[in-house]
Amino acid sequence: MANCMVFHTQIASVMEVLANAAVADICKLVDDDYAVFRLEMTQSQKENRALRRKLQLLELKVARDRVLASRPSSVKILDRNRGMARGHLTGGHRISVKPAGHNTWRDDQPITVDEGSGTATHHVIVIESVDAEDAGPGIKLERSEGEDPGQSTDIQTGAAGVLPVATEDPTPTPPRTRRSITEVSGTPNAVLKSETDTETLTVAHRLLHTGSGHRSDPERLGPLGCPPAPGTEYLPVFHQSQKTVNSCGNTDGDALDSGGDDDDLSCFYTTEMDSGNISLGLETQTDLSRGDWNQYSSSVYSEGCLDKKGEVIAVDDVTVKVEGDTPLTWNADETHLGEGHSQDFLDYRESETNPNETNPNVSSHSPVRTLRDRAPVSTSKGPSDSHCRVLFDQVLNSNDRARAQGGGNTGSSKEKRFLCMFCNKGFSCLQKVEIHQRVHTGVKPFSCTQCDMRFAEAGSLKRHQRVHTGEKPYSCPQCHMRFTQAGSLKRHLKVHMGERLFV
DNA sequence: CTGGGGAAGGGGCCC
DNA sequence: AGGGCCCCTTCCCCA
Repeated sequence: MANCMVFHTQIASVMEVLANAAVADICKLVDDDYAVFRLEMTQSQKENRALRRKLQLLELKVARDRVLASRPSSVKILDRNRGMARGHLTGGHRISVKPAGHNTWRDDQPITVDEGSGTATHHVIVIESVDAEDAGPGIKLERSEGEDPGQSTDIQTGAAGVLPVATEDPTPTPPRTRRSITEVSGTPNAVLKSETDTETLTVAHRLLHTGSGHRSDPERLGPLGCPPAPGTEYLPVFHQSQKTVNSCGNTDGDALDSGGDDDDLSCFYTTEMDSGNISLGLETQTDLSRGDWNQYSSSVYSEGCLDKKGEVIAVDDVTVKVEGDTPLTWNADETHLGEGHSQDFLDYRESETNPNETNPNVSSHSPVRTLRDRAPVSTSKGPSDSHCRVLFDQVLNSNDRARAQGGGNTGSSKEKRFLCMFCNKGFSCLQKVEIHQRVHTGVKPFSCTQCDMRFAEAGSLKRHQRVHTGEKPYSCPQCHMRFTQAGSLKRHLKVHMGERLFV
């Protein structure tokens, strides 16, 4: 018996030893696999970066090929007499400053600017004029990157240097003069002062950097998707500062007259490093140097986008100018868009369990909620078409009421004096323009902490996070389906109404 | 190809 | 003026 006990004890000890050994082996295998996995991940990330760089190079090459095959592009110049600047920045690779409504401009091709590594500190933009009197129809953009000549994108003008991206008005090109814009250190905003026209021009000068990568890389984001720390690829953006660009023409050509003709037809737009005029830019750099990074995270947060502020064009009778402003602080973590907001979601599941219970957090004017409050319906199966139609009409009527309260004609009550510099769309306040212009600039300052999605508006991020939280506040009263968005519910209601989405 | 849902873009209104 | 919310529209994906 005793032997049996000893035997069992020995077996137990052996089993324990074997188990420990097995665990150790498993741990070792896991560690090895993990190391291999990380190595593979690192390699994949490197490959992604390399491919991204190749893609950028290819894009640049394509753009250059276009140059060779077509006319030189023009930088769109904003001029009071010529209307508001229009243009479109796509992908953060274009700079376009254009006088809308000026037919004498040869074409409206925005210039594609590839910032390369983003370390450019010296840019020269040559503006080519259609005629002697008017501003040049096109702008050649020359760039010399003094700090990093090796990475010069060589956007030299002339037949080979200009990068035409789009042609809005590909009219034949008459002989033209040249104007140049020299950007000493790059700038998100450039104020063009045309002395020949004796008026102040404001051009949101967006020099977009492609950098060595884009923010879509998770590893480039800070923890939890926060903006990267100083010193990342965003940093070069801040080297761009606001400058005044003078149309030298006959008078102020001394600033940079190397690129112009000697006759009066030429006009030089020269950027100047004036500390008094570049409060934004200098402050930006200063703050960056101090490590006040968060303040400017917005400016550099999005792919290919330089600045977020200062593009607003306030229109008055005398001048068209860009109103610069201090950048917003865009930090997704500071938007408090987390689980704490889930309480604000409309949860009709609660309504289903207790239709009479009202949620104080629920917006009282929610059409869907109004629907449920006013017309508690049976949740039984079997859609009632007439009933659904009533519900749907209530939704629509609530919308109509909401609009009626707003005066019907949107914007009529408020003067839309803030114009988007890209599309001339008018807005009633500065903030709206800034948000809207993210459409053109691609700025998406709000990033989801749980995925790589980025949004231009906080509300979009908040809405998106329902994907992660599983919140589906909008419930169909007919079939218990729930939706994350009210629009989805509204669309779904049409199913019960028998309406076909595609007729 | 169609129906339907998920999700984002964008704009307007209200507080 | 700024922020938030609501709404419409659109794209994408899947069955």
